[in-house]
Amino acid sequence: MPQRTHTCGQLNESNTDHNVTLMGWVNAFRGHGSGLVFVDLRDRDGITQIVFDSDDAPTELVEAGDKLRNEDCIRVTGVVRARAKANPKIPTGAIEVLATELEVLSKTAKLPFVPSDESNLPAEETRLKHRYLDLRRPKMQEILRTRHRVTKVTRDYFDEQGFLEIETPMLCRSTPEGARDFLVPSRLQEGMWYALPQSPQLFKQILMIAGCDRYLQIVKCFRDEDPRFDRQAEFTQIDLELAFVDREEVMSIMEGFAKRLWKETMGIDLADFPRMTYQDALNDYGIDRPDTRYDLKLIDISDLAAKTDFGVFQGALEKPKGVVKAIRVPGKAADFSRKVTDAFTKFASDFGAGGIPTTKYVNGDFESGIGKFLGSIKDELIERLGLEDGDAVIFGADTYSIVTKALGELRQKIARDHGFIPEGAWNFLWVYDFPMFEHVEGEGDEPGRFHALHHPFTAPSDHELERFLSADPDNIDEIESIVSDGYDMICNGSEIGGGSIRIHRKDVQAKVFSLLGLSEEEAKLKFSFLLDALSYGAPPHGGIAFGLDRLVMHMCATDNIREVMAFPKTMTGQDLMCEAPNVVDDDQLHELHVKSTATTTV
RNA sequence: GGGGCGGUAGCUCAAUUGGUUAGAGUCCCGGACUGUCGAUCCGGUGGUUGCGGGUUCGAGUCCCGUCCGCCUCGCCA
Repeated sequence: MPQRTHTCGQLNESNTDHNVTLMGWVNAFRGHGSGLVFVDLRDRDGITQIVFDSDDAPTELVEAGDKLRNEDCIRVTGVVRARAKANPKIPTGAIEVLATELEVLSKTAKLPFVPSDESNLPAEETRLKHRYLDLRRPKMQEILRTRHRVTKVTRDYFDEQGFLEIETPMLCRSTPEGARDFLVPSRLQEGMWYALPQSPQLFKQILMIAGCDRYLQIVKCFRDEDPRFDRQAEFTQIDLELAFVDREEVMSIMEGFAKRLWKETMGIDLADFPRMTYQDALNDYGIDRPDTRYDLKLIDISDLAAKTDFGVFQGALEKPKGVVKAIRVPGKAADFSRKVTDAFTKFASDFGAGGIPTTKYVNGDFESGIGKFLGSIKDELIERLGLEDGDAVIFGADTYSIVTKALGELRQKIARDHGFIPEGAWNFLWVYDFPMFEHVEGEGDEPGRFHALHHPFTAPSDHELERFLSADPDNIDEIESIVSDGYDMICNGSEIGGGSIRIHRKDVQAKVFSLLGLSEEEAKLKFSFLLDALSYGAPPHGGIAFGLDRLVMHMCATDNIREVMAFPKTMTGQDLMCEAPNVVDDDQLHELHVKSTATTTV
């Protein structure tokens, strides 16, 4: 079989009269009987028009061409010639290949869908079931290409920065903290189990202690939790760790990485990233990953609200940590009908808010909604919120955490639904100064406990170290006030990377474990290797992990994470193409010392 | 685990208040056609209305259960 001489995206007028061989798939065919047939041939690189013409070729060849159908895989040899009338829609539109030879490499069966018909795509379910057809689409090929470019730039950049790519195990020890583990039964060790890694966290820290200095890995991670549009149980991290660094150095190297990535994959120059403390993010945006492409800030008006007779405001302020906050929605007075604002209340109820009071500032007065309660604070409220005629205002009144969550989520919904998100904006920022711990109330008789906001290996901020070591575990407020040396990289309201300076002192690590409710014995049992390693000259170190899938989602502007994965799973964790997971033989289970307790089988 | 929307031909969809033989486009098959590029024109094949119950003279349509897909809350150190 002759080798192909070109791809389907390569040929142009300079190839005129050349004899070429192309291979690919039939993207479209336009037959005009046994005399003249056009076929668009597609491969990864593009589309080239093939013409079968009985004026210049044997009738049998033209007839064979007339039998071709969408997605047949073929080889064509022929002569390049200029078209009488060029097609400006495709890069190879000035030429065509006059076929002199045709081989059908593989005839297609009747298609479940036609991948070249972008305007008439089937349901995602069908696309996933026949992913090999779906991935033939140029759009999907472009996503795979972008994903490749990202990993290529990643390896180039970090190689230049002195990082080594080192693999860590996929079969690990289970650590029940954090997300649910995927478990793998051991055949050789009866009754014992491996876990798939949620992240290579401990291994990369140990690599630092092992003197590897700078580590990189593009690595699969596994978390057995329910998926979301931007979350899969199996996903890919760009995982990094550096020794002998402080927060500033890590952030600077990582910011350089993001800038390089955007430059090389999209030709975009990113400005220096602003920084925001966790507390400011929560106060102003109601979330720890603020979308700064638009304003709509949460503004505290508790002091003003206290002066009104509005029962909802008064009730909220009587609660412990009760607040009243407002968001100015510029120019939307006319859009916020009763139906729209009722939907806000319904939306906010998911986050525990009893209601979303609203009003409109029209003709110098507060109209509709709770406007009649605001007379006494009118001028102060207008000044505080910077109101202009035609603005709408939404309020949240409850405890700090409920108001923050509800208005934070509503802020994003309003931005999406009412056109506040500018096209083509890339707003990056760093969020830092996270609390190390948050206290969660116990359920029923259970005592409350602390929970690591990032993970239990995150170091306290330098200036907090002494305060942390001497902190009283029973003093909840004091513990919650200690700030860590963590940092998140945020892009357009999405966390694309998160990391921290790690603990490299055994005594500090031991105190974290004890605050998290791990006894010395438990800590030893679960993390003895880390504690051991920390006692043999551990260097100060820190790192970060980027979500590769989310990075590519942003770059390709896809609606969900499945679009940027070659073989994703559905919301129930199934691979519709392979039909995984599946039932296995009892023999297999027996060998693994496992017995199923499932009551239903498919 | 909770909530919402959806499932009708291979694919995308339609089907009045519960009413006769479940339609259309597309794909596929056959035919016509020498400059198309979403080719065009003519004809044809194709259905367990996701699955299982129930109500009814009669169910794609109403009710219950269940499976699947998407979205969402919880969850995701």
